[in-house]
Amino acid sequence: METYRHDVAGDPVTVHVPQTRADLDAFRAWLTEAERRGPIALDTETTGLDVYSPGYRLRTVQFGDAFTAWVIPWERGPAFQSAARAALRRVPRFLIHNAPFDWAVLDAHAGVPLESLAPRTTDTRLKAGLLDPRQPQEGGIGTGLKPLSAYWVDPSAPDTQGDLTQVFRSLGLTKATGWAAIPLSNAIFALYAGLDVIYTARLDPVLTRELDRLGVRPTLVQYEHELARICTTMQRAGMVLDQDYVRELSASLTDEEHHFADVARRYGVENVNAPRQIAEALTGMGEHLGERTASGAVKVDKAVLSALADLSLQGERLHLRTPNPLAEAVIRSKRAGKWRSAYADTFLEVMDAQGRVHPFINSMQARTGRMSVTRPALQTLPSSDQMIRRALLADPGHVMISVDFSAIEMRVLAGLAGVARMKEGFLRGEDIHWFTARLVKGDGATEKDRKVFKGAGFSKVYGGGVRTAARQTGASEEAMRRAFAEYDRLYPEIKRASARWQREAFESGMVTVSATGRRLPLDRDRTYAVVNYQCQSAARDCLGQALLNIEDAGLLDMLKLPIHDEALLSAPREEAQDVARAVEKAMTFDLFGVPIVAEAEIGGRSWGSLYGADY
DNA sequence: TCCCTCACG
DNA sequence: ACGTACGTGAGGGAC
Repeated sequence: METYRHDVAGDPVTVHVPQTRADLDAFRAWLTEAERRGPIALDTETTGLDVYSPGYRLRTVQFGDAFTAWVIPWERGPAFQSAARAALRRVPRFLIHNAPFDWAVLDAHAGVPLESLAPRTTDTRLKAGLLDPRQPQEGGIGTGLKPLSAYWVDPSAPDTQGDLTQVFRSLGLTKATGWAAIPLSNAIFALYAGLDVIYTARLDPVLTRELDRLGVRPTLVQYEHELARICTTMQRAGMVLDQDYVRELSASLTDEEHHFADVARRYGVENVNAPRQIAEALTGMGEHLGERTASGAVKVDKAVLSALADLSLQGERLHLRTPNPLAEAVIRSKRAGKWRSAYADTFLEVMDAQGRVHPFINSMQARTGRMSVTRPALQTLPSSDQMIRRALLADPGHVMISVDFSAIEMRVLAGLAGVARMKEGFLRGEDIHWFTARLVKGDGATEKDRKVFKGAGFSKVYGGGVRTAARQTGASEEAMRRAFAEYDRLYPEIKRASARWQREAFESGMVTVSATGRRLPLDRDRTYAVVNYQCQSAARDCLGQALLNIEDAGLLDMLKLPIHDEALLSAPREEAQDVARAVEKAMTFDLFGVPIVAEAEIGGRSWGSLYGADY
């Protein structure tokens, strides 16, 4: 047995690394005692983060309580694996920090299904996020094990991940190669692997106590665990990549990038991604660049360049001036380069041996609880045309179905703020912006009026002002000022709710509590954001409820992605109509007297087919 | 690591 | 006192 000793919050703790069969017997004996006393903390060390990439390996599985950790060297062979697997299958309660990662690892590489592990798991990261969802950059503790341990357990908790980077360097390894190559016998690696479970074990009771103290309901904690499981199920299924298409796409984008970079070079711009060079060259061509960035640099973003190129933001010719050829070349080269590297090449890089991509879905990422998707960031693929989304396919024999909530944030606002006349509009099944426009302008209301009141409505949801709303809609500031006044007259409850939410936040440590009991910290200098936080968060929980309803309808296996106000599914072609109707039903419910409704669109095999012609 | 830019809801 | 568009992930340059 290799044994390491350490001090955690003044207590001596022990980390064991079994080497022999007798050592494994000692582990089993400890586990039998420990699982009787309470939940067992669990963690894994692996070769990296891309769980589904070819060659990925599980290296160790760690079990522990507040005083003792066992680092089981999975990769050392069958005896170690069966001891770990038996423990994984038997222990009634596990504590995991960031459970979706370990669920995915153990499901894919240890033969312990997500369906078995998830119901036995408490995720300390989810609990910490419900206490305070802010990242360190936003003034929060963050949801990493290290900062949480340092805050709640022991201020001298080591940065186990960061310190290991140093160890990797001393061994001639890097952050990228270290996790796969470091010997299991490395003392710091083994000690830190063990300490992580000890910290997790100590974190959980503190977080439970704090959640209880602040009145966060256990049902909310449970709900988040269900959503995390559903999102990990989607990640495991992944999406089929059209590899031939992506390879051709990557090549053609490379051509476009280079062609327009050559054009830019003729005007003296060596690098189209260097704003300073572009500003200099354009100024040299006699262009006047008036706009500045926040830090005072000359602004040369797409809006500035498009105007010079005589193009709208959508790329249509405006016929307002002589197009500046450099501006157009920069726009096109940059766009092609970004689409290639961020999308096409990333798809190929992260796909598994079967040609599927498995995006990581963080079920509770944003301050408002909104979900995020990374590697690849499938929530932010270009939607202006189907070029990128065309690369992702429904399962074999399936078609893509997208089901969107209709005007979810406006409905949520009407419900949360109790906006009587707005509720009335929704109950009548009307388009809310037409409804508003007609309340003000009567039957003579025009498309333009609708646009102005839509802008006013968005401003309410985002906490925006007259000037921004005018800029966004293209209306004059005077017209927008009148629209705001009409809005406040028709729907006075919104201002009242905003004032109430801000007052309540001031009285409770700058935290506004959402309709589902979620704690949403407000920034002291922008309390107006409270309306947005309430709306965005409640809308997120509508999507969360929809995902639970979709699972209850037996359609979890068809789910592909959550996209804020949309569920994306892949369904057998001949069942598509039935599935679409069932998902619409799962996304239809009442929220404080406001009907929440959704509309399905059935596409073809590719996701892109929902954004243009079918393929 | 920060800043700028740009993709989405 | 007044007014403030919200939330993300990612690439690439400059330091």
